[in-house]
Amino acid sequence: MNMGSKKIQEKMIQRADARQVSFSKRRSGLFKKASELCTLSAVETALIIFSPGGKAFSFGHPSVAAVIDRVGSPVKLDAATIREAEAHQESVLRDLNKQCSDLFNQLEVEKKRGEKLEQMRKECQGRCLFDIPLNELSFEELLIQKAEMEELMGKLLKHREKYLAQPGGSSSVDPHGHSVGH
Amino acid sequence: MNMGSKKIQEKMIQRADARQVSFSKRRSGLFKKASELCTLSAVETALIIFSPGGKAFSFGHPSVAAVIDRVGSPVKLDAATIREAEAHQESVLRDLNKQCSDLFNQLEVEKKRGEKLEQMRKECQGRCLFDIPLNELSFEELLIQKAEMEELMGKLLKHREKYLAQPGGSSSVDPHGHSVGH
DNA sequence: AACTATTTATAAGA
DNA sequence: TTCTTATAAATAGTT
Repeated sequence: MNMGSKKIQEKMIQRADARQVSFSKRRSGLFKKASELCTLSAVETALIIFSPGGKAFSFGHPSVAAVIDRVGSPVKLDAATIREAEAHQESVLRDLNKQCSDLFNQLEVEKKRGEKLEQMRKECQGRCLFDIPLNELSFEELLIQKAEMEELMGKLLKHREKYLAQPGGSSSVDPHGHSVGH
Repeated sequence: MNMGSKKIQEKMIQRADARQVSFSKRRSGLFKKASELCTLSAVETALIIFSPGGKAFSFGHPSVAAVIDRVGSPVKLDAATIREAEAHQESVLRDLNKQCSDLFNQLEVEKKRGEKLEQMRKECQGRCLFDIPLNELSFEELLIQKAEMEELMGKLLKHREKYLAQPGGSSSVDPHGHSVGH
């Protein structure tokens, strides 16, 4: 049985790999919290983190530069500002992807139900011994719709992989994408 | 019995007093998280928050200034590069939104077909004069699924409006800061 | 500020 | 890396 989280430590995590994993998770959590604070309380926030590897991660609302400017330190448009924008965009993407993922799951369910309905209808027709008109609705059409939808999902997946994997080459973005595999 | 916390909202807290309380709690939580991140992962961090009242709160390890300085020096990108990056991100967003929009339309179609199928099935049953078992599939379940899907789409639409409408702006207030040093 | 019912974050494990 | 799960931590509404 896994042990879940232990009580938090007050010292640096010794094992480098565990430290890296913790850093990623906590950095992402921190950005999320900062973002929530901005939204819920309508405040301006800037957050900059330098990883052990020397990479800068930042979050800012309305922007890192704007907040720092307010404090008085002159910071021009630089890599951190870009990263901030990317991080923000990434969080938007993450949300959107989550929505799409959920949407996709719902679609799957709906499609399965459609298939069951189709089968039931066929059985029903068989038993009826009637020549029942199919109304305007053709099941071929339904199948075509499904195929189109699947194609669309394929495109969506490709898009996501493409863009989530290469947020500007700057690793300031933590991909939290949800798999839409099936 | 008190109600404990509800699920977090995605919008600004309306009541001013509740917003202020939430701000205080979350600000302190954020500082704590930032501090833990510094300790556990041995990274450098700067965090600045402007309260609605224009008061600045900050946390920095080893100091806000040190981290900001570190950001200020490296790779300065020219405005054109930044615009390009922003344009790229925007196009990504546009694409994703387009995908979701298409997906939504497909869903609408699928739902209508589902409804037609349901009706056909009912008619079929009526004609058959048989007592046909409904298999495992309950139409109530189907309706519930649809309702959930509609709710989901509502959320998705809100998200899209929110992010597409927000080009991000900045306001300026007089800077007054007190450091919550580390 | 203190209290809890809940929600959220996260350390390990898989 | 991503997902799962047990547990720790944060926090919204109350008092």
